[in-house]
Amino acid sequence: MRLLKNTMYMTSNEIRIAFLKYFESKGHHIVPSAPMVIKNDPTLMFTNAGMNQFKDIFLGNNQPEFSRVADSQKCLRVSGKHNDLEEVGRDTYHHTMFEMLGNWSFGDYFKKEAIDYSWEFLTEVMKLDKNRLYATVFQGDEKDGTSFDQEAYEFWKTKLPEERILTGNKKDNFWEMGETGPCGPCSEIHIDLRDDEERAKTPGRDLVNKDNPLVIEIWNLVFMQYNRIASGELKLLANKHVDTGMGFERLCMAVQNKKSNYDTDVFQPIIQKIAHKANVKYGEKTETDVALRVVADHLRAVTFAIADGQLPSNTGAGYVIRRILRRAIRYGFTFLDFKEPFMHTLVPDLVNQMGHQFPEILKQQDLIVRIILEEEQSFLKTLAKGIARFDEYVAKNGSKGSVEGDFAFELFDTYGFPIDLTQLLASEKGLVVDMEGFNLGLQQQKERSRAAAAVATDDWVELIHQDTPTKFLGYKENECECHIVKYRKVTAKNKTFYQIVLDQTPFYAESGGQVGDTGVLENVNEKVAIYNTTKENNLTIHHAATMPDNPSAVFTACIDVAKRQMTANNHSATHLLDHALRAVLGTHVEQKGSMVAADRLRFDFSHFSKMTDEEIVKTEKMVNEMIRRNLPLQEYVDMPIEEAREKGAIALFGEKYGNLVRVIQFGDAIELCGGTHTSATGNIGFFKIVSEGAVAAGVRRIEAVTGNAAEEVVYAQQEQIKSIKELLGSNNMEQAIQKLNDDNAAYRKKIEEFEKQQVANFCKDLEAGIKDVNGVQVISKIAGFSPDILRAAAFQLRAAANRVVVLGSVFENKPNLVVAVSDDLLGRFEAPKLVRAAGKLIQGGGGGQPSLSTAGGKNPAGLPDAVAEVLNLIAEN
RNA sequence: GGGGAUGUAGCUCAGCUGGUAGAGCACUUGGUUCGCAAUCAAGGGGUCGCGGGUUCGAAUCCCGUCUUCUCCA
Repeated sequence: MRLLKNTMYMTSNEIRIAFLKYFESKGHHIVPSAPMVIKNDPTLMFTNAGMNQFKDIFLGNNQPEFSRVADSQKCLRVSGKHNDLEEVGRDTYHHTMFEMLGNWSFGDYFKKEAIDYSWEFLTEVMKLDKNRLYATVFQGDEKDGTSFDQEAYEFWKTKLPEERILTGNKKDNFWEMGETGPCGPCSEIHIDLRDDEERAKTPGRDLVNKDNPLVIEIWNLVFMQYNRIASGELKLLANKHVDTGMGFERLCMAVQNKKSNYDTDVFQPIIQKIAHKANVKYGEKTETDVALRVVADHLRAVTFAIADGQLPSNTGAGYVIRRILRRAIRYGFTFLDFKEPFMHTLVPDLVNQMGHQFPEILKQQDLIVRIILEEEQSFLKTLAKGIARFDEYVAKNGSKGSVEGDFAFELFDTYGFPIDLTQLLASEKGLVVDMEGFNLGLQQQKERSRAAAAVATDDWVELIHQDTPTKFLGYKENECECHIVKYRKVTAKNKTFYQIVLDQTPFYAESGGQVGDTGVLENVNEKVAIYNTTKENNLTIHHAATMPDNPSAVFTACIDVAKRQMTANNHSATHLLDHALRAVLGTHVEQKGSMVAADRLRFDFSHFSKMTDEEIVKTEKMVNEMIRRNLPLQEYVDMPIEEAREKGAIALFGEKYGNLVRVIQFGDAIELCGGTHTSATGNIGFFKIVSEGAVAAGVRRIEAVTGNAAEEVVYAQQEQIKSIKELLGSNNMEQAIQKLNDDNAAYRKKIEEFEKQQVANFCKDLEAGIKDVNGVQVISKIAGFSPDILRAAAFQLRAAANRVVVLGSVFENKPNLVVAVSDDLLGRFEAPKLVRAAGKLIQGGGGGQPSLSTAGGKNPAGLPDAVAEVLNLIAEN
C-alpha cells in the first residue's frame, strides 16, 4: 500500500509513459524494446545499451527508417568496467537488468535540440529541482586533436549557471563504440540527491563522477561526429547522430525522491514480497538487505531473459542466465534461509507488476516458472553435494587449519560450488580458505580457455564503399554477378580463413536456425569455394579458405543448389510441423529454437510433457497431409507487421522485427520468416519424426527428416524388419520374439542348474582323490571345464580345513589354472605366489586373492608340469 | 571452443593400487501383528554408457565416442 505522502510522486509506469509521450510530441517515432538476448552479433550476447539495436545505422551498414526515434530498452549487464555480477546487490545502485530510456537523432537534430529536450524533460516534465543538476562537457584531447566542446558549453550556459557546468576528460566525456567506428564527445547530466545538510557541507560539483551513490549521472548525451579509423585517426562524419541513454531506475529514484533505486516502486513491491516470504524486514540488517536486492534484481533479469527465449544452459548466453539465477538462489539459501525452491513462486508477482508493459512475460509465465523451478531444484542438489564433499574434506583435513586452494577450486570448478559458500562453511569450522591458491587455479583456467579461443581478426580491406546491407537475391536466384565490397583475414587455432562481403549475393547467411549456404565464387580465371555463410549484425559474411588472386574482379556467386533445395524443404516442413504441433498439443506451443540443415531439421518448443506415440503420429500425419495437398508458397515481402499479426502469423518471442516483415504462408501455416522456402509443399515429399525428447524444463525437441532422407529411414526400417523376420524364420515377429525370450530365460536357468550340478559332481570326484602332501590335503586335477566352473569348484573345495586346491583345464585351446587355499592355511601358502610360479610353465601369468587365484597361458602342453610345480612348492613348505 | 567430473539393479549410490559385481530403498513370495515408511525370512532383478586396445583376467588401466553436470571463454 502506498503512503498518502508518496502519491505526490509519479509511479515508475507513469514516468516511462511520460518519457515516451514527451519525445513523441517532439516528432520521435516510438519503437519497442529490442529483445534483451542478441542473435546475429558474435561480439555481444545481451543488449547492454539502448543503442545496440541501431548499431548498424551508426556503422553505416544500414539506413535508418526514421530520423528521430525514442524507446525504453531492456538491457542486461553482467560484466564490463563498472559491472561485475558479484557487485550487484551489495550496493544500492547496481543492476544486472535495467531499462535504458533513449532518444536518437540519425542525421537530424544535433547538440542544441538534444540538450534542450533533455533539460525540458527533466525540469518541466519530471519537475526535478534545477539546483541539483549538473552538466559535464568534453574538455578536448590533445593526442586526438579534439578540442573543448564549446558548442555544448554554450547551449548549457542558457540552462545552468557556469559553476554547475563541468568539463570532463576523454575517459568520462568521449564515447566510443569500439576500437574503431563512430564516436564523439558526450555531455552528461548529473543529479545531486543528497540532503540539504550534506549539500551545504560539500558542494555537489566536487562529487560529480566521484562514485558517490547520491551524486549520479542520470543522462548521457552522445554527439557522434567522428569516425575513428584503424590508424587511430579521427575523421568527421558526414551525418552527425545523437545517441542518448538515461537509466530508468535512476530517474525513478530521483523523481520519487529516494536514496536508492531499490527503494523505488520498480523494486519495492517485489522486495517486500520476498521479505515477507523470508520472514525478514527490508532495511533492518545489511546481510538480508543485500540478499533481498540480489534476489529482486536477478529475478527480473532471469524472467525477462527466458521470455526473450534464452533458457539457462551450460554454454554461452544461457550460462550467463544460469549464473545469475544461481547467484540469487545461493543468496536466498544462505541469508534468507530458503532451503527449498522459492524463486519460481515470485514470478507471478513480477508478472503482475510488469506484465502490462512487457506482455512477453505475461504470455510465457508458466514456462518461466517451470524453468526456474527446475534450475532451483538442480542447483540445490549441487549445493547439497558440495556441502557433503566439503564435510568429508574437513573430516580428513580439518586439523590443517586451512582449506587448500586446490580443493576449493575443485569444488568450484568441477562441482559448481560457489567459492563464497566454501568460505562461509570454512569459517564456521574455524578454517580459512587459501584464496591465493584458488585464484591461481582460476587464473590458469582462464588462460587455458583464452589460448584455445584466440581469434585474430585483421582489419577489413575495403574495395568498394557501400553503406547499405548486402543485397540478398537468394529468394529468387541461385547465382548472380557480384563484386567484393570488403574482406578480412581471420586466424583461429593456427588456421586462417577469409571473410568476404559482397555487394549482392544469392548466399543465405545462417540465421533463424537455417544453416548458411555453401557454394563458389568464380569467374573465368579463378574459383573460390565458400564453405559457410554467416551474419554479423547486418553483414552477410562468406567464409572462404583462400582469397581470389584478383579480389577486384567481377565474380559469379553460385550456391550449392541441391543442398539449398533440401534445406528449403526442411525449413518449410518446420513451419508445417509448428502448425501441426499447435493443432495437436495446443497453442501454448512456442518455438524455442530451431535448426534447419539439408539433411535434417530440429525443432525445440515449449510443452510440458512427453508427447505420446499417438500425438507424434497425429502430428506426422497432419504434416504429411499438408504436403500432399501441395500447398503453394505464398510469400509477402514488406508486409506491415500489424497486418501480419492480424493475418495470424506466428512471430517469435525474443526476435527483433522491423515494421515491415516477410510473411511465409502455406495454407493455414503462417509465420514471419526470413528463411528460404520451397515453392510448394509437395516438394517436401514425406515427413518423418525420428526422435522426441526433452531439452530443458518445459521444452521438448523434435528431430525429423523429409524427402529422400525420410524415405531412407523408412527403407532402413523395412530392411531391418525383413532381416529380423528372416532370422526368426517367422512372419509373426512378436510371437517369435516372445518365444525366444521365454526359451532363453528357461535355457539360462537350465544351464545354471546344469553348471551347478557339474560343479557339485566335479567336487565330489575331487574329494575322492585327496592326497596328502607335506601334511596338507591337496586336491589336484586336470579337466576340460571352463575357467568359471573351475573357479566355482575351487571356491567350494577350499571351504574345508587344511586344504590346497590345484585345478587345471584346457578350454578353447587355452590352458587355465586355479589355486585355492583354505582359510587356516593362508599364513603358510599364498595362492597368487603359487599360481604365478605355475603360470610360467604354461607361458602365462596370473594372480588373485590370497585365498583363490587364477592364471591363464598360451601353452596347453605345459599344464601337467604347472600342476606338478604347485605340488612341489607345497612339498617344500 | 578449452579444462574437470560423471554414467554400475526400478531409484539413490558404494566398489581402495585390475582378481567370483555390492548396500539402502523399491519389487515378489512366505511368516508374524505392534494401524499409516511395521517386522522377520527367502527370492527375483545388472550388456558396469557405447566401440576399440592392453592383460591369463578389465566396472577398474589406455584410446576413441556419446550422455549429463560443472568451471572458463
